[in-house]
Amino acid sequence: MGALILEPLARPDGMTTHEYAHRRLRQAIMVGSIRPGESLTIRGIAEAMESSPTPVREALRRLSSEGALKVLDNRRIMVPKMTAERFGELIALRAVLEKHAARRAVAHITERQIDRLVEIDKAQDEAIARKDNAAALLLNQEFHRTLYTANPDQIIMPMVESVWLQLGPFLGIAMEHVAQLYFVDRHQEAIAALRKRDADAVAEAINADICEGIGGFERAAIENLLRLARQ
Amino acid sequence: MGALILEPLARPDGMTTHEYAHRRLRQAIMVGSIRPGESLTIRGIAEAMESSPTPVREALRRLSSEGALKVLDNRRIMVPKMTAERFGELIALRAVLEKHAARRAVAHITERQIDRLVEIDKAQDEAIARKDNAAALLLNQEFHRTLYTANPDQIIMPMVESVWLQLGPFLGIAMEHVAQLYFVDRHQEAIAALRKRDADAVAEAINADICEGIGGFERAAIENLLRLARQ
DNA sequence: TATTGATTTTTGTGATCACATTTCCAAAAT
DNA sequence: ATTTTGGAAATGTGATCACAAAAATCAATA
Repeated sequence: MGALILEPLARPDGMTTHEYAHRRLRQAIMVGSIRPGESLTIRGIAEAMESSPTPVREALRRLSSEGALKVLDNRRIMVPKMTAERFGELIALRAVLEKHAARRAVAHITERQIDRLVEIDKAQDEAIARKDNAAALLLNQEFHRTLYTANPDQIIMPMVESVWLQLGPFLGIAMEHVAQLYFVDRHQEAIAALRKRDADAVAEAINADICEGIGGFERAAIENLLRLARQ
Repeated sequence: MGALILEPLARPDGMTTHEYAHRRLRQAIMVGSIRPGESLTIRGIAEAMESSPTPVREALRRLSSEGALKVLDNRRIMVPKMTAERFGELIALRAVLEKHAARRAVAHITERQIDRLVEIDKAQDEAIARKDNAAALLLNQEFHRTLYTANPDQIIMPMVESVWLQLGPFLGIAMEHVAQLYFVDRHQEAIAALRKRDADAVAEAINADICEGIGGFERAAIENLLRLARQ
C-alpha cells in the first residue's frame, strides 16, 4: 500500500471539501506527479488529506468525467496509460480545439487584455530563464486561458483543460527523463496578430506554439520515453 | 416543491446506483425534458428514483463536469440558460469537433462498420417517416457515434457528447413550439465518401449535416424560440 | 398595503457505518 | 517449483445522521 504523496495546497475558505480534493488531485495529475497505471484508493486519498471517503469519491467522479482518470471494470481508479497513438490524438485534438478557441476570441479581446497577455508571456520567459519548469508550465497555461476566455460566451475551455489534464502524465514522464523541458514560445507572434485583429494569423501562431512545443516530440522519441517509463 | 418527472429507465444489473442516476438524468437533459433554470434538488431526485443523496450527488457532479448542469454560488444546481450567443458557440464547436472526429476515423473504419452505418441511417429514415422525433434523434446520435468511435484511439467522443448534452435543452424548447423537428440527412453523402476513403469529403458531409440540421436555425428564429420559452 | 424581522423548513455537505465484492497472502495440494 | 484454495484484510458503494447555510413562511411593524 504505497502512501499517496500530495503537495499541500492552500484552501480558500468557503471551498468545500470535495472541491478542495478535486483541485489537489487535478494539480497532481496536471503536472504529472501521479504515474500512469498507479491505482488510487478512495480511503487512501481521504486519509492523505484528512477527510472522509464521501467528498473524495465526488472528486474522483469529476476527474473521471474530465478524462483525467479511468474507472476500470474492477471499479478501481487509475491514471490512464499513455501510448504513442493516444499522445498523437491528444496533440491533434489540442491543436484543433485551441485554434478554434483562439479564433473565436479575437473579436472580443480588448487592448487591456492583450497587455495582460504580454505580462504573462514576460513572466513565463523569466521562469524559463531560471529553469523553473513548473512555474513556466502554469504561466503558459495562464496565457492560453486568458486568451480563450476573452470570449464571454466561450464554452470550449473545459475541453481544452481536459486535454491539458490528459497530457499531464506524459509531461511527468518526460520530466523524469529529460530533466529540462524545451519551451517553444510563439506567443509574441500571437500577440502581434491579435493587435492586428487577424484571426487566421492568431490561429496559426497558436497552432505553431502547440505543434512545435509539446507536440513537437518525434514519434521515435515518444516511444523511447514511454518504453523507459514502463520499467 | 415541483415533483421531478423522470422517465423510468431499464437498469442493467451490475450497474451502480450513481451510474443509474447519472444515466437517467443525462437522458432527461439530452432530450430536453428538464427546463433551463429549473433547479434540481439532491433529495428531490433521490426520492424520485428511490435512493439516497450520496449516489445522486455523484451523478450531479459528473453532469456538471460534463457541462450539462451548472452549480450556482448558492450551491444550487440547474440546467444552464440558453442564449442565442451560447447556441451559436455550441454549433460552431460541434462542427469543429465532429469534422475532426470524422476525419480521424476515416483511416480506421472497416467496410463492415460502414455497412452498419447504412443500417442505422435506414432506421433513422424510418423513424423520421413515422414522425418519431425521439427515436430519430437517438439514431442520429448513434450514427455519429459509430463513425467517430471507429478510431480506436479516439479521445474526442466525451467532448462531442458534452456538446450534444448542452444542446439538449434547446431541443426541448424547439420541440415544444415547433411540434415536428426538421431533419437534415447528409449521411448518404458521408457514407459514399467513406467508401472512397476521402477524408475531406467525409468531413464536409458531416459539417453540412450539422450546419444545415440543428445548426441551420436562423438567428431570428432562435431568439424568437428563446423569447417564447421565457414566458 | 408593503416591508422588515424572526422562526421554521428545506437543502447541501461530509462523517460514519454496514454490506458485498475484490484483492491479497499464506498454507496446502499437485 | 507451481498451482490451488482458504480466509483475512482492504476496497467500493450507498444509506443514514448531524450540522450549517440558505430559502421560505409568517407575524409584526411602518
